[in-house]
Amino acid sequence: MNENERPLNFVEKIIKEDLASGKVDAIRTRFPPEPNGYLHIGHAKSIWLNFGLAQTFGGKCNLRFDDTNPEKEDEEYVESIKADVKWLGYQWDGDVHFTSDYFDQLHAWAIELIKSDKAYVCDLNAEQMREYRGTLTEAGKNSPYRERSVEENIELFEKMRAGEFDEGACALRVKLDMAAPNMHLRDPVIYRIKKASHHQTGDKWCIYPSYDYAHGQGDAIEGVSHSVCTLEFEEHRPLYNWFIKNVPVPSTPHQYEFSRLNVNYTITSKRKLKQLVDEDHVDGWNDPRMPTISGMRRRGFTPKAIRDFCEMTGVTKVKGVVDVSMLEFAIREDLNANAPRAMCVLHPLKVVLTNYPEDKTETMTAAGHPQRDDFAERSLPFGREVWIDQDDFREEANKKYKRLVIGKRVRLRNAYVIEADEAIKDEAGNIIEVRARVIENTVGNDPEDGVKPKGVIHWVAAHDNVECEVRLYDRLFTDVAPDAGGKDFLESINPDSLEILNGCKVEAGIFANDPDTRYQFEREGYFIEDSKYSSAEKPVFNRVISLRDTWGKMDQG
RNA sequence: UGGGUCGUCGCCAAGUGGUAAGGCACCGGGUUUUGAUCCCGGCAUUCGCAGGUUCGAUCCCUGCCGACCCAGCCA
Repeated sequence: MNENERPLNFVEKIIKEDLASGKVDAIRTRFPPEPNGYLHIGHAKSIWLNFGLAQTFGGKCNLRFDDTNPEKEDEEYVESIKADVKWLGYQWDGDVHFTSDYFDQLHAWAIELIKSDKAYVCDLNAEQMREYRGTLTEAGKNSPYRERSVEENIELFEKMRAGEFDEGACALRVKLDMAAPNMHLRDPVIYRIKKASHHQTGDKWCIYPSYDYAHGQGDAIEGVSHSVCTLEFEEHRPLYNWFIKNVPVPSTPHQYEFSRLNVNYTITSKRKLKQLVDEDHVDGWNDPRMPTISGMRRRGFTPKAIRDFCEMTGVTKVKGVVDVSMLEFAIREDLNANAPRAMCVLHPLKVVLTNYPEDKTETMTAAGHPQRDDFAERSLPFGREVWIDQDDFREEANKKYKRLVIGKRVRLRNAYVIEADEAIKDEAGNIIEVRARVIENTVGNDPEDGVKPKGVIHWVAAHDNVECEVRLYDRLFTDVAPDAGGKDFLESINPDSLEILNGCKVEAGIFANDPDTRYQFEREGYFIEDSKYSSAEKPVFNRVISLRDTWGKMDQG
């Protein structure tokens, strides 16, 4: 990605103009999650946008937990969210903020609203309130409690705060317009009674501010200049602005909305993701197939790849669905450039080199990366017996097949060219071993007789390797839009989304590296040790993503 | 059917009154001790539709069509 050449997106243009016109001296953004679940790819986009905007314009970005509904929230989520933001490569300005830090201020402002006759305590229950609100096409009507006196409202609100009413008995509403075409302006509730313990404030409060009342004021208190959120909040903007104008806030933030990120073949509904976890369709929130940030992290996706993907997909108000191939491209692009190479045989087939001395071994050297010399070279033990992949041998094949065939030659990557002589089979007819010969003096050279090998295959020495488990992942859903149009997403769960391979053989040298290292197992894809199951006794690798495979797509004859 | 928002290539996405960037995907070809990477080439006579203004419109005007969001004391 070249940031210098990329055209500015609409939010960046607004900021650039605001800075140029002097409307603001500096910008401050914020990422404001409610701590009620794990973050997913959609949140990654919001994090990238908010923190990225601050970075590119030399501003600051806050992390604020929008914790106005204690019933749905938990400290567990605030911790995981902080970890996810950091992993993505961002650091918030100063301390973490909580909307609950402002409960006292918000409460005081609510009293001011009552005093200026702009808010009232309404005794309508939820059902009645719905009836009075009207519908999309019909105006609502005023609550019978709308004209209570300021004194009475002050007294009632104090009783609400003191816990003298049951949940749902009444609520504080702001006096706007029950006939407004924008439903959000029909006397929205700004404080409701919830006798629940809050993860940050404990039992101090039994009334909690609503999102609409708290969000803009929180932005204003923190000095947020550009409050970026998703499209569904567009209609809340007039309300947001009304509060900024009618409450004595210390600054004037502005809200801008962009289209949330949607990726095909996946779901991001928190409820549905939770269902996958609760019903054991996946191995927890961080299952490598999950679109959660923790899942992508365990899978081996890199923060940079995710950031690049966010940038690639742009910032607009158009509601679209991005193709997963873009995400896959971003991951391959980063890993191809930065992953050290290694060899791992997934489906081992023994090859005995009959003309190679039984007691002889030698050491081959291999580049750590074919295009980079800043990667250390590897030492690969070589001997009379090596493992190759079952897919890389056929007794006979047409010209398109560039691997080992009886009577034909192939190069063992970084080692000799060999020629196959015979396939050894068991009683059932399965090939269990291949007899082949090493062609003299072909390490680093073409065969002297001029008969070049048809291709190059990877291998691991039979006498020196580490046995491991390899987990291959495919997309979790077989349907492009698993939950579109009310479809049951459980019906399109891909039964083959996880394939576990045992007895794989990997070159031993890689275990001297950081266990977080992502490798390219040449000709197979990119892999990383699984943070949950891998151990020294039994290494387990996750395939981050396969290599681009044009061969696999063509007619192989 | 009230209000809001959106409609440029299969998918993202620039763009502007002067004759459609880029990326992904896809298709060719070259290099290659990874069927990877890399390189080169192809891929919208057309910008939701229909009129209008104009020498000229994807960009301005009018009308229409389609999609999405809103009737929580969720965020």
